[in-house]
Amino acid sequence: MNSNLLKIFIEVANKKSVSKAAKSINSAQSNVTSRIQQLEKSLDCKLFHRIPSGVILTKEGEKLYIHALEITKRIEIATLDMKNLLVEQKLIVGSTESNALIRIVDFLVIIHKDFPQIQLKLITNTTNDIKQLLLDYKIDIGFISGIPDMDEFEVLNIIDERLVLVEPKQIDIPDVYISFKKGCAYNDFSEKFFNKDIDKKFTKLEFGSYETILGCVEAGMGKAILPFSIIQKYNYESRVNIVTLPKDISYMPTCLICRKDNFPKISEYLKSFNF
Amino acid sequence: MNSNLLKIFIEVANKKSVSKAAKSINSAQSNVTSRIQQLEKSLDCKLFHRIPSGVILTKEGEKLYIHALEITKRIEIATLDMKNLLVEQKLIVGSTESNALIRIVDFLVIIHKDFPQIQLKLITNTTNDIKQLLLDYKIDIGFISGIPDMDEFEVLNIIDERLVLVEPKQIDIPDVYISFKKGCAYNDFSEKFFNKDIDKKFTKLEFGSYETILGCVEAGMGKAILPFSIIQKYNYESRVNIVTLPKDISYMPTCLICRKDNFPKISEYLKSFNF
DNA sequence: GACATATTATCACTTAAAACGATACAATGT
DNA sequence: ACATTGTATCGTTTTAAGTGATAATATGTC
Repeated sequence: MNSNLLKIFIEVANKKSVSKAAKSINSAQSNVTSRIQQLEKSLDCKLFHRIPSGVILTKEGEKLYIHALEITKRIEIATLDMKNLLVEQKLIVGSTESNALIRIVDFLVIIHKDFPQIQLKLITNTTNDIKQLLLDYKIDIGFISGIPDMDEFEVLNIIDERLVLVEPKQIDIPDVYISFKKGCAYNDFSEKFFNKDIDKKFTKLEFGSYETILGCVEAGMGKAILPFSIIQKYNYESRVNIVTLPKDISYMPTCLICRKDNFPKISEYLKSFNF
Repeated sequence: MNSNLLKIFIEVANKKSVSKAAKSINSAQSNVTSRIQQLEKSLDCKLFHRIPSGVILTKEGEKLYIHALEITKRIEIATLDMKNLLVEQKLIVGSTESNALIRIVDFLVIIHKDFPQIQLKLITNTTNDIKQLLLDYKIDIGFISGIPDMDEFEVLNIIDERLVLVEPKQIDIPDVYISFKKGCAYNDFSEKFFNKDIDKKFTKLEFGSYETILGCVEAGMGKAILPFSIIQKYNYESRVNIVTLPKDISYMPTCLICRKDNFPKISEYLKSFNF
């Protein structure tokens, strides 16, 4: 086992596809297949289940994935450290409110541990405003909801996230939906979702915090659409009814992005960050 | 930079010699030279000072060495973990008293952190007895003073250590030397050292703890020969006079060894342990 | 059911990297 | 002066990584 093989392995695991990974690292598909087989042989275990639409990590693959991220991360840190690229750097991070609530603290703590030299700053805002701040070079990296549409951005990391419909446990549910303040990507989604039936008219309520929304749903005020991790975060899994939505409409990943012409020095590190 | 290069780099740094490292990893000297040059070029810095007797790490080399040990260690842990070699393992560690005092706690703590599955046991004894316990398969690995002479042993790690002569700060020093209890490698050395002059007859005192010995030297009872790290450990550097001895006689490394036919599963990990 | 389009696996082949062996050159100790 | 021990260099060999075409298989679409 060596770190080059691990890098390829990580890319395949991230893309859930040998051919997509091959493209992304500018290599032939056959070569990536060979490297994965080499890794599997040397570790004497299967790392991926092969399915028609690609590959998915086995239980043992998941185990290696954790190790592999840690190892490649440290190689990246070492390289940057040796090239003295870590001194006196500033990193301004933008984030949506929901992401800030769920995982920004862990993220910042680990970055600070790995790069004590880097000065960190955090700005929270809506997805659209985060994008604008990136375009204006006001922030270096940003967490947004959904895949970015503009060509100026590069996706450094994707965090899978599923939206679910949250309902009170009672039987009579009023025709009310509750959503986060305007500009939030989940708000746009809720609006479309609840207005798709012309027959039924929903009343809309807006609140400024996810915990309030969940509390109101529990109290029977109405329904809401939220990322599943928010419900986990506030321990509402057993206090409300959770309705899973079709995969094609509910998949709303959080992306860590930057401008293509303004890569942070630790971009490779961010690519291998394990959220 | 990749982990294969780092492994070669570590071996060169440890052996302080390109040719010795090449031998130890069964490679041609020219190849090791090339790999080091490759690493230096890719990081854009000199990693070693070339001196006639070998090489020594530059300041930047020292920096990389820390990173490199961490990275190779984690690759080793990952490999063992993937091969499921870590479950339910016992590791019985033997150590000299002096080593136990100085560095065994840190050693055991880090091992436990990296391998929480492994059950650890510690036995302290003299160098000769540690060797015998290894031969009898009573312990798995052992810290001993000096390079082992027998062919049954494999050296996993060497910790450089220098013996120094410790004297009271007063002017009239009695012809007395103080040493640790019998069987200790430093005791044997002290005996030879203080009896090399036939004219002068030294009185010998034996104590059971290094701190007592240092206290007695400070109080002016006599001289002693001890490893420098013990003096550092107990903060006696400014309380006694320290006389450095010729390199050829004072070099007394601590070796971490095991039986060649009883390698612990984490032997590769131990080889890259940074004491 | 036929067909286009995904996917991974396998093959012979090419290219690039690593390793080798001989040799040069410098310093040190006898 | 000379053997010894060290690293660096150079041309060659060997090994590993990567390529490109093709096969095999599943999944939708017409």
